Amino acid sequence: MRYWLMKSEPSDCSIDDLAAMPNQTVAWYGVRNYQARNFMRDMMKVGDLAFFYHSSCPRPGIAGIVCVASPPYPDATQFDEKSRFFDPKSSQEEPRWHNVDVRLVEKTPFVDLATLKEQETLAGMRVLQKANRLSITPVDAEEWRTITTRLMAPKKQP
DNA sequence: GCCAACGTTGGC
DNA sequence: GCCAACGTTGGC
Repeated sequence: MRYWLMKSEPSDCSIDDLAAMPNQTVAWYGVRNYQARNFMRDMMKVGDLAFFYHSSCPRPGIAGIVCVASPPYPDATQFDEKSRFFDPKSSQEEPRWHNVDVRLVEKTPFVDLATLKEQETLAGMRVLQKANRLSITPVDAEEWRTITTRLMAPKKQP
């Protein structure tokens, strides 16, 4: 199984929004980047775990853990003319974009971006690289362990 | 709101 | 197939 980090703008879907969803599950629609799509379409397996990351917000960082809850399937919004994710170049016969469903595993103590950057062992994380814009990135087992065991231990909030 | 970095597009 | 222009991302 693999580990991932998936970005979401909390104004769009926050960890609390996810917690309020039926089955605490949401379709990860709207990805329009081929690399990120390929991760979902070709690499993700049901049961993979991912950090749920809040981006483009006052306090970016990891807000929880989710799991991959479905195989990949065509992203419905690419066919919807009213959606901001509508893609006129896609077709039902040959859908261009795919997504998986994601289910909340747990809301964790918040690990903000500044804290992630402080960890020497995390210096190689994709999401910490300069100008990284990929909304889905692989996380290796060592990085996962560092974050979950060292940074997510309950502690007082700053 | 700024800006750097990057992906995509489209003319040639 | 190159590459300039453009749009988007995302931290600050």
